[in-house]
Amino acid sequence: MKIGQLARAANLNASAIRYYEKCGLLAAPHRIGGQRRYPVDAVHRVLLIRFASDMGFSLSEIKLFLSGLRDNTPVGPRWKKLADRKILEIEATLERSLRLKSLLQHLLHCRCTSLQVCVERLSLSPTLRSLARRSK
Amino acid sequence: MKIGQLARAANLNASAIRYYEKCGLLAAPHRIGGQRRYPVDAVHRVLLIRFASDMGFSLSEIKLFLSGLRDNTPVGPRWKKLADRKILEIEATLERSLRLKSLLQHLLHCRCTSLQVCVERLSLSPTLRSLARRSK
DNA sequence: CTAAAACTTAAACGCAGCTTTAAGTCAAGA
DNA sequence: TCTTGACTTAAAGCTGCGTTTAAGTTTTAG
Repeated sequence: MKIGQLARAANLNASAIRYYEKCGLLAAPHRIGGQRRYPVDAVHRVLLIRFASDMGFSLSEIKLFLSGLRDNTPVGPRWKKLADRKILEIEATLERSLRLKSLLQHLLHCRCTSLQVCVERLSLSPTLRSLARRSK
Repeated sequence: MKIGQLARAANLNASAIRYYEKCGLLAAPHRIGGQRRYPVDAVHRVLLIRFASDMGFSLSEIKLFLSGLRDNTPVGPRWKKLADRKILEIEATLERSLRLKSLLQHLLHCRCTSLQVCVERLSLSPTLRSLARRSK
């Protein structure tokens, strides 16, 4: 299987596959005439990488996830630490999104006509102050 | 008020303030001896920019938000269109985060020991397929 | 055999939102 | 007056995740 076929099968760009290889997510396949030839199950691996990426994991996290995938322990326990951390991150995102949504809905009813008044009201809002404190 | 004081007051880097000016978020202030001098209410404006940025708006969105802030219409209605769109975005984020969380929790109980088995199970999961279809 | 499609590489580019650097100018205290 | 710290600029650098480009090689269809 050449890189272009793999790319079409996984619905991404061939250059992305080379990039994954460079990042250590994919092993360098054997070559014929300098061109990469992949085994059929490379599709699975690439799809798994895409899944994880779509799930919000960085490529270096995915590299950790995939490392040692062939040893005999089940996948779940090995992923536990990373997955637990990610779940916490997601919960933080959830909480933040909820706050921002209610904040925006609140702002939609704002009747301020000047910057000062608006900001003063913002500054007095406990919700906003707690959001402000979260800023980097 | 010099740029350093403004920066400390708004708890960010002076270079960020110059960057905001370059992006059109802050008007160029008058200068003394080549140095920027800001009116006191510049702090409010910078804080408002930080708020909006922390809320997940891009600088170009914020520019739109702030444009015409001095005319006589209330702030709320002017922001309505952008805010409505942002709320939709946030809701999409919320939905996605919830899906990913339950997906991860599911994966934590995965007992697969090989990549093929794991991916095959993933591929059979309706949840995962719907997630996959969302990928760019 | 030839033309076109697919492959190869390294390196540059793109995004956003800044930060850092380099080299120089200005301001304020002792 | 001198020193130090704060300011000025333009341009480069950073992060992550690729995409694009340029120039060249290999494979494949006709």
